[in-house]
Amino acid sequence: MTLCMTDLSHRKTLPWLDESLLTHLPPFSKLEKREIRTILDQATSRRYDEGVAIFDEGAPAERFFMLLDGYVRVVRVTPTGEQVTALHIPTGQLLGIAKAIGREIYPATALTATESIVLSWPTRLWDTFVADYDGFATETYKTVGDRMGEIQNRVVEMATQQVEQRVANALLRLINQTGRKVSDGIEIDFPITRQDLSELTATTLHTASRLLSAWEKQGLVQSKRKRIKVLDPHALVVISQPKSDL
Amino acid sequence: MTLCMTDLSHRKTLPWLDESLLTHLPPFSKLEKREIRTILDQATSRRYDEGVAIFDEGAPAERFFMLLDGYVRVVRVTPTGEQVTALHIPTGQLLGIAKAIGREIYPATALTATESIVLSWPTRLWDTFVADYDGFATETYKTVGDRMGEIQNRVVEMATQQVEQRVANALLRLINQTGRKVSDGIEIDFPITRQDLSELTATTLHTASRLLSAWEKQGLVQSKRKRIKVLDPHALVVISQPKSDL
DNA sequence: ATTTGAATTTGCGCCAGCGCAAAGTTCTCT
DNA sequence: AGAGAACTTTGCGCTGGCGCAAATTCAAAT
Repeated sequence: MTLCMTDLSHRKTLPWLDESLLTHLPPFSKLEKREIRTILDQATSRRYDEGVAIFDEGAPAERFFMLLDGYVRVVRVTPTGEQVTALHIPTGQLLGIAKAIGREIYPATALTATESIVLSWPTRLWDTFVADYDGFATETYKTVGDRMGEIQNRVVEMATQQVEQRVANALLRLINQTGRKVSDGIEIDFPITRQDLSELTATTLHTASRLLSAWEKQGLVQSKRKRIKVLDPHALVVISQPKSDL
Repeated sequence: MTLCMTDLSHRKTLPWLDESLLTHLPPFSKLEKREIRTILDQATSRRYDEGVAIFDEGAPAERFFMLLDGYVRVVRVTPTGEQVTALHIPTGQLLGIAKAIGREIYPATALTATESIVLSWPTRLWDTFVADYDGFATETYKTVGDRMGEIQNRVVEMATQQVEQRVANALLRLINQTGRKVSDGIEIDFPITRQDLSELTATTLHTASRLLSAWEKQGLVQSKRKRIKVLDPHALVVISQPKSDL
């Protein structure tokens, strides 16, 4: 999860951003080294602590971002203060790309799930990027499409599945997207509380906790505070399936 | 709801598509008459009966569409056969624009909610449209953004609100987007069954029916088979609000 | 006019999962 | 080391709304 760190963490703008930071990330992968240099020279780099907002829902979309390291949760807050997690963004993806969907303000809040390193550019450069850089637009719209698909899946899930299945699905998605193989299973690569999991699956902290406890007793998962490790993904897949019989 | 009809309905390709069909629709509104002529000359026009599929989830996205008249429901079907309605598309919007989100296949099924008139173009023209026509890309991405926002709102609603509130919200959204003022209220401008309403709000046909019956007794709505008329929108707004007290 | 099928209404019982409450555990900070 | 905060677990009762079933109404088709 750590990519090129050391003493970068304490400065707001990092003078020596290496081209290799971006060359392997889809929106930039088709570009010349020279172009990437230009892009990096215009970028601001910044480190965020765990659990802080990169941008807030409703704020003017003055910048757009590339997550170089860490994980981000995109959440929406209801008038009554409840949080709903829309999606998770893994390392290497763009975020805050309101401009890509014709918005002037951010449609949701981005919270770091871990300590994170983020590049950003002023939104006025967006059109330049789209016009000048081969593949940038295409890849960006693909990202938008993927996220839209993911959210739509959430709608379908929430409309048709039981809580137990939704939580199982959420865990499977998390280990697929951000899982880290360890000796005896796959661990979700960032701190996640029962509360977080419940906000992701439209249930309560309590129900999520009960489910995890039950699964732990059955040996499917293993979890500490803020950490969840899946030991038996297949069993979870079975649970996540709507029960045909009975 | 009817815009320029008469004898168009029985032919597959309509020879005399007038430029005025498109001039007032956002994606084309910035264009010269000459450009619109070109666009129309490449288009295929077609009429669809009520309740038929314009395209199917998972099929190759060979064409993209402009809904000239009618209403379309975008639905997804689960492995177990349940339908979930993702959104409604009103007259004057593009649909099937998989290309705009980097997809090669349609991510959902489009069903006509009424008899509809639809223009379509082969997907290979998409890049041409984006490149050549001023404002087309911008407006399209705005549409994508709006739809994404709508779906996200659905997630938040489903995660935080009671069935009663969700159904009230769905009705309010429907009369806002596709309502037709009548003498004593606002009527939803296309046939919609209790089943449809339940698929839109993630509940059952039965619960939706009960709610409508109750509201009808209170004089808030009035409904016949497949038709719903809202008499007292404000009362619905009150219901749609999370109850703060108690 | 009759049939047929789709759409709707309504009653009844039940249970998944929420709300509340309280206690236990693990981290962090001083 | 101790205090406090954050996170987690677990028990218990209750209820919103689903599942099932049956009756009714409405519309289109022959």
